[in-house]
Amino acid sequence: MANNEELFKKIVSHAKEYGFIFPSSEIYDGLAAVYDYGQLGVELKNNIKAYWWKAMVQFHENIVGIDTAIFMHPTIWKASGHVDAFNDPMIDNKDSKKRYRADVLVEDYIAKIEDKIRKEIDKAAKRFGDTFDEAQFVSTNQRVVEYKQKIETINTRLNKALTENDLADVKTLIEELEIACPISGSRNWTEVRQFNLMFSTQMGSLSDDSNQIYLRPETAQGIFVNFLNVMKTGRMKVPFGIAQIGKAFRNEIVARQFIFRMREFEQMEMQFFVRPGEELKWYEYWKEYRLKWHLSLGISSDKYRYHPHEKLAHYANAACDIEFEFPFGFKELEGIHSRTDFDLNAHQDFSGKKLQYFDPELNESYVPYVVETSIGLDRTFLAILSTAYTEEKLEDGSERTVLKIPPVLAPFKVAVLPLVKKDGMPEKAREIIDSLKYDFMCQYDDKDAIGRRYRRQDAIGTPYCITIDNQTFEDDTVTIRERDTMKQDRISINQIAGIVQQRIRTNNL
RNA sequence: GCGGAAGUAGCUCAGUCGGUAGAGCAUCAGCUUCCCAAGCUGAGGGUCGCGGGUUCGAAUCCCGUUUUCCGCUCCA
Repeated sequence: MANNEELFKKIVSHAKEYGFIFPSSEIYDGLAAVYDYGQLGVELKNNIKAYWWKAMVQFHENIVGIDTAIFMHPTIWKASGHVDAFNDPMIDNKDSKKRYRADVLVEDYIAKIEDKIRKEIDKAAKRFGDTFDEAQFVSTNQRVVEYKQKIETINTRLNKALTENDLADVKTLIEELEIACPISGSRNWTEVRQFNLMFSTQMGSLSDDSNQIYLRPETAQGIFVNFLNVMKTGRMKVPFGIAQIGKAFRNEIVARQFIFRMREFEQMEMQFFVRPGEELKWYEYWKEYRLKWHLSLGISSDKYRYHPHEKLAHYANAACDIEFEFPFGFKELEGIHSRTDFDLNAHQDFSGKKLQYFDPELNESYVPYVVETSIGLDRTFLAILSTAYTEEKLEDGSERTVLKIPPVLAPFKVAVLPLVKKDGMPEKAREIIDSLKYDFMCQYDDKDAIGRRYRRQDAIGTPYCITIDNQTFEDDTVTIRERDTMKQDRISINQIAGIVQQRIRTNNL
């Protein structure tokens, strides 16, 4: 593991050094767990997106893509369950290091007072026997009345603080009531924090609360709320899918491990709408197909494994992850979920619109079931980068660092290099680049010795180097050098495009 | 969020007792070079993470803060 930590650090350095990934806002000290993609990173990322899109949309005639807004109607997040599931004020005890819901701590305190009232009543009941009038006792006994008042004061204050989102006052309340941690017994508390995974902001005038909107915590809902639009305008017939690539935002308490867990991240999702009852069949289909997609990139299959979910989320009736072995261990890369009709049903209820499909074969309408594939784009990026990073010792004793990125994803496909910077070679190289640049990202380099230039291309993962030499002017041939094997072939100039095209295509899907 | 460690050039790091900041690699310009980095000459690049304090003087000592890493915690 120490070795892997070392390796991971090297990968992070390499990513920065060659312009794949920079810390966000770096000249202002950075922003925690936010990263920017640099000039090479954006190429790799775009290529991953294109490769996914091709496999999902272009290769499936019953899958179409959309691109929905990040801002959505706030009620969508009530329907999806995101608002209710994550809206708790949390507080930590610094001594026991236990986390509590702040409002529950206060409610427990109130419960204790209620216990005391109960005891007073029981005592009195014993004393007065049959003649005891509980209602009268409660309203007249001074101690009980004080307890009751106290409870009411606390409740009013707590509710006011929670409604107004005044977390500081919740903390003050806990301090004033001298509530201690049940485990450590200490009153050494952190500040109260809202444990809400959704970022929110205001839209339009700020005159009332209803203008609060959220940055989407997942892209899936944008697909569900466009289900009808796409089905009708695209003349889609069940089973069919809708795909989307886009940013999502989650206010994670702990965001760490480079780009593995970020607060702003990008997802590639596909929601597949099927007949009720057929969802598990399709779940199996997509589970298999998605793993096949990963393997088509040529990365060793023992880097991947399925991880079935033991505990299913409220919306799912089957779920598993495809995990990838990152330098810090096997972690989730993609999720495949059978989401039943939970989402469409919820949106049907909240919106009042019928979200149903009329199935001509069955001659009936139903709310389709959904099978989701949801992959983290940034995580895929990290998986590719960390697997590609290789340090090699060559036969002559020298070393090279090479990014063995699958050629189809490499930022640059071809580097064109004049063997020396004279005799018309640079001009010839430019000429070749001009003929290739419509189809491939190309790079020109004439600085330093040829060997050093090959190493530079290795370091950024360029799969092919084309070199112009004297013979080029005699017979219109060049050498093509392959990144991973370092082997060279001599080919004619008009073959370059065809050969590169053929070699960067993967035919496994 | 808690605890620990760290932050000096694009990268990896050195910097002694507190005395105005260095190396290697990288980058740029030029030379050399017909095939796998570490040849030659020259150049650019640092508010020593940020703020405050102590001091005649702070990269160096003290306090705060921020970022990153490690462990714990959390993660529909």
